This record gives sequence, C-alpha cells and structure tokens, in this order.
Amino acid sequence: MTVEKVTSQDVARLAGVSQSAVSRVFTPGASVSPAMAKKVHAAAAELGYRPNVLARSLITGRSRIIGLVVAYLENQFYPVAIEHLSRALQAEGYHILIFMAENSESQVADVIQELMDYQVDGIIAASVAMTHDLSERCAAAGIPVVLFNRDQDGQSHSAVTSANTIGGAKVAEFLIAGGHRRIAHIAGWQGSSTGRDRQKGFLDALAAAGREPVAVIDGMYTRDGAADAARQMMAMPDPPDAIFVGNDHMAFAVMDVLRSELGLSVPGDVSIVGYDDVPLSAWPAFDLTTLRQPVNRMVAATVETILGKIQDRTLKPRKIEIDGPLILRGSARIPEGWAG
Amino acid sequence: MTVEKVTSQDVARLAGVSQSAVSRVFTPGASVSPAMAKKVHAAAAELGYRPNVLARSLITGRSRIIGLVVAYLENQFYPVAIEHLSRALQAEGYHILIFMAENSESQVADVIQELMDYQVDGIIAASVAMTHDLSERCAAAGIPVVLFNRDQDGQSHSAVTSANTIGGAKVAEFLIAGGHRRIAHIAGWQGSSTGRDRQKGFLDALAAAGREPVAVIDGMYTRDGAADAARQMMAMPDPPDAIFVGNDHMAFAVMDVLRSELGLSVPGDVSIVGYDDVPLSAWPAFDLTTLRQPVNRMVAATVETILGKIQDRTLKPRKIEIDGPLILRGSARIPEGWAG
DNA sequence: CTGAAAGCGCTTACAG
DNA sequence: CTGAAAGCGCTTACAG
Repeated sequence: MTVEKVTSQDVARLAGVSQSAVSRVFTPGASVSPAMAKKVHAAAAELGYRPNVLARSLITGRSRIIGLVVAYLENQFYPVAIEHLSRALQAEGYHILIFMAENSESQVADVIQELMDYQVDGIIAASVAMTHDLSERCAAAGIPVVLFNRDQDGQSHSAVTSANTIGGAKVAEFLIAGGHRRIAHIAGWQGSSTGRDRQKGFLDALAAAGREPVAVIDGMYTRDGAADAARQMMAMPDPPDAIFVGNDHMAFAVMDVLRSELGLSVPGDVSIVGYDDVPLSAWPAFDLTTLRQPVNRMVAATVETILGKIQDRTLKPRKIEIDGPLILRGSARIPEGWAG
Repeated sequence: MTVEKVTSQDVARLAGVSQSAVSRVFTPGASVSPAMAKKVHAAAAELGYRPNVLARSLITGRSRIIGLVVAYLENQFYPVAIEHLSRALQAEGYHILIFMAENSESQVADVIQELMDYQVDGIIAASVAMTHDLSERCAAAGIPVVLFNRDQDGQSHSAVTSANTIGGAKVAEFLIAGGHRRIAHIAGWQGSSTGRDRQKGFLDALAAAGREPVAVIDGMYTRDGAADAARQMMAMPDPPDAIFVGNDHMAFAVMDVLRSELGLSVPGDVSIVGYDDVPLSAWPAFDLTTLRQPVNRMVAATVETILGKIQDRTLKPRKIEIDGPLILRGSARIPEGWAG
C-alpha cells in the first residue's frame, strides 16, 4: 500500500509541459490553450492528481475555511443552523472548521486563537460571547467576524439576529389579546443579547397596554433553569395563566413540568409560547406556539455578510435583524379572529 | 486597519536570531537553549506571532484536520455525537472540518474528494454510505477512514457501531418477557447496516422463542416513514400490542401518531421501545424505553482508532462493536422482576 | 545549541 | 499562450 502524493510536477512530467502550465489549468480564469488543457487533464486523470489546497492557500492567503464556534448542541436550533450554514457555505466553495467552546471568555479566546492559526478566512460565532478586545484582534488581522444569533457592543464585528425586541412584543400582544389575566415570563439568559432583547420587547409591550407581568425569572436557556422557574411560578398563590418562555428548548421543559409533573393542561390551565420554532415544536407531542426565527434567512444573511467581507475588506461590519412570524399552534389560546 | 501578517522572519529579526531558531522554539521537542527560547518568546509576544499552521502542514504532511461527513442532523443522535467527537479531538489537538452530504454515493464521493484536497489526516463518516472503491482510494492515499454508527463490507476502513444485533435481541426478549402477544417492528432503513442488524437480532430472538412478528415495515429512519408504518399497523384487524422501533427519532413519530392522532395510550394499548437513548428520550413528554448506544464509548473508540492509525500507518483497520444497556422508562410494560 | 540552505506544493508576475 | 523563476511561511537535515 504505497502512499504516493501526486504533485503538479508529476503531472507536468507526464504531460510534457511545465509545472506552471499544470497550475494554470487548475486555476479558474487562467489563460491556457484548449490543447494544453486537454493534455494536462489527461495526465492528471491518469495519475489521480488534485491540487493541494493547503499549498494554494499559503500563496493566495485564502484558505476557503470558515471557523465556526459553537457552545452546545442540545438546543435543536443550533444543529439546524449548522446544517444550513454548512450547506450554504459548501455551495460557495467554503468549508467549516468547527470548534466547540464553553461559553466563557477565556475558552472562546483560546478557540479563536487556534482558528486564526489555521488561517481561516472568517469566523462565525454562534451564541458565544466575544470580548470587544477579541473581535478587534480579529479585525486587525483582517478576519471578518459575524456573530450569529447574538450581538454585543462594538463596531468591529457583524451580527445577525432575529428581531428579538419586536418578537417579544408580538408575543405580549398575542397573550393579551388572548384574554390572559396573569402573564409571566421565563426569560432567556440575561447575559445574552437575545435573552435581554426578548424580555425587553415583551415587558415594554405589556407596559404599553398598562399591564405588568406576575413573575419574571431567568431560565438561563437551560432545561433545569426553566423547569425550576416553572415550579416556582406555579407554586405562587395566584399562578400565571400564560407564560412566555425565552426559547423553545426551555418551553419543552416547562411543558414537561406542567403536564407530567403538575398534571396541568396546556393551554387549558396555562398558555405557553416559545421562541425559535425548532422542528420539535411542530411535533404533536408539543405543538408549541412560538415566534419563529427564520433560520434560512438568518443563515443567508450570515453567509452573504461574511463572504462579502472576505471579498471586499473595505466593507463595514453590519448588524442585521430579521423579523419572524408568530406560529400559531395548540399550546396557547388563540384570540378570536386573531390575524397576527 | 493594517493587515500585517507576522512571520517567523519578523520575529527572528526582532530577536536577532535566525529564522530556524524561531521555528525550533515553536516546535515541541526541538533543541533550544533557555536563553534562546526566552528571547524568541519575548519577540513573538511583542509582535503577536503565531506559527502558520498551513505552512507547517505543507512540510510535515499532517494538517491535524479530521474530515467529518454527516448526512443530516435532525436525529438528535448526530449533534450529540458531533459535540463529543469535536471535544475529544480538540483535546488531542485535532479539529473537525465538517461536510454535509446527501446520503448518495456520488455526493459522498465528491465530498470525500474535497476532503482529500484539504489534506485531512483522517475521515470520519457518520451514517453515510461509502463505496468500497472510495474507501480503498482513501486507504491508498494513506488517509484512515472510520465509519461511525454504520458498517459495510470491506477491510480498507474501520468501523465503530453499537452491538446492534445483540441490541435487537435484547429488545425482543424484553418484549416477550413483558407478555406481549402481538409484537411488530418498524425497522431502521434496510439500506443501512444498523437497520439490518437490529432487525436481524430482533427477529432471530423472536424466532428462538418460537415467535413471529405480526408486522415488519421499513421506517427508513424518517418521521414520515415511521408514522406511515404506525398507521398501517394500527389499521390491521389485529393490531400489535408492542412495537420495536429502529431508532428513537422514529419512535417519537410513532408515539405522536398513537397518542395524538389515534388517541391510544402508551404503553396501555401499545408498548414502544426505541434505539439510541438520545437526550430527548429521557424527557417526560416521551419517557421512552430504549436500547442505549453508548455515545461516549463509541466516540472514544472512534478517536482512538483514527488517531492510532494516523500515528502508525501499519495498524490494520478494525471493527468495533460496543454493547449498550436497555434503558427502562415508561413507554413499555416492564416484566415483573425484570433485571435485564 | 545555532544558522544557512533546501524544499514542502503550489501561484503569479515576468519574459518570450 | 507558455516556461523559468521567485516566493508563500514554515520544518528539517546538515554543518559547525
């Protein structure tokens, strides 16, 4: 079992042409005569030659690799996003080098450093905290950074999110219109922009209607956090009759507590609304009413932003917010004549 | 915003040493005096130098990149596996270049080819079909291949699976012991080794007990396939009182049909047993009895196998089967005094 | 231990 | 259009 690396030299020799000619044949847009191309392709096919992408990257300064940093995959939103991101990038000739990181500053910093060692052309950080300093370092190194489903202060990075504040407000209006009297919120992690924005939009819209939440607890984007919050709320003397939960992943945990643990009915006793619209939400077992984050459009915007910046370094970082619809299902009372 | 690439030359100049010296300081195990190391580190820190991994790879012939090919991420088993795989490989200084592929031979062949262009040190194919020819090409190129959660004929690749035949048999014995009279099977995709092995183990064990399944339908590992199969089975004059479903992902769809669509009770009317034990299975909404695939051990075996082969090319490919336990939950009647 | 030199497999001006 | 040459940023024998 011989491990023979076939190089452009070998092909050149067999085809009886120069090594540069071989290189040109495999460089889109380079000028080669049809005769040359034919000879070279024949020799290449015979030897099974393909250009070494790494060697090419060393010269061109582009690796066609995008680094993706992601914290955890239990929330189905992320696998779905990764799948879309990966396919979209592949279609453009790019590939994803994936790094798992704890969502801590030092971990993320280490990971980004490793990513830079690989000479990635760009970095996508999905729901992961980046310090201001870190994103400036990337910018200084000419590596575009786009935050996916999270934003933070600073102008050195781009960010793509759904319109979280508006989304939170939509849920509030929907629950009010549904005639709910005691509305509560199990918030997304308040250390994240999505958690804060959804909560702000929700509470502001409530206030605009002269209403106040009966309870607000940070669910930390975890099942345990959400489940505990649900137990606390339902143990109140006057428990809520509607809960807006900061994402679907937590909403499932809340429904589990209400139905399996407390024997309550959803939406009979409590209406539940989530945020994301992951595939699971449509399954009959949950049938969750939720504010959809349009993954497809978020991914398209992310890919366009990062590739744009790679091709034209002078482009300014931009913040994109994409509006999503409320998806009506069976977990929350639907106001009569509701049209959104 | 200047994009300055700092190279070992720059560091050498600043430190007043040769470029090779700088290289040695960043090469673990190379011989350098403490004084030299200190000078170089100081200069490197000042300039923010880090070695270019791509240039290094060109010489060493190792990229420290592992290609991962995966078909779809809706089944939660895969995100979980990717997360574990990624973390385990990161801990060893390797990283994952991820490729999504349709599970078709030509698509997979294309993807593998691209992976080889990136000079990956090894390839992990998760539940994806590889032709014999393809895995031989990788072997010829000196790139170890390990199939994760799938196997097929041929000795040119390694494979890590759970003990699927034994697992299928365990489920059969459990359902028989539970006193079920009409046992059916919604099989995993029969084009896959896992689907075939689980079915074979299940049917053989049934036969060994003098029993026959009342129905066997291929669920294709999809929600739709499984849901249709469930509808067909429940429409039989004498519907099953127990169904072994080829994986958890399908089992959820089956439970949705039984409970939400047909108004049946699980396990009151029908016992359901799945295969995988994804995190979702433990959620109260499903509470699914299932044969666990020990992801941690499967991942550990995969990492060990592929890194072993990278370090020692003479190692033979190997097939590893890892036994998993039946996890008892509420979706299937538990035989009295059952101890496994 | 250290430096000068060759070379990994390519791309890309530069002549012709 | 084509070839000879330089060079991308490193590692690694080879002398000293």
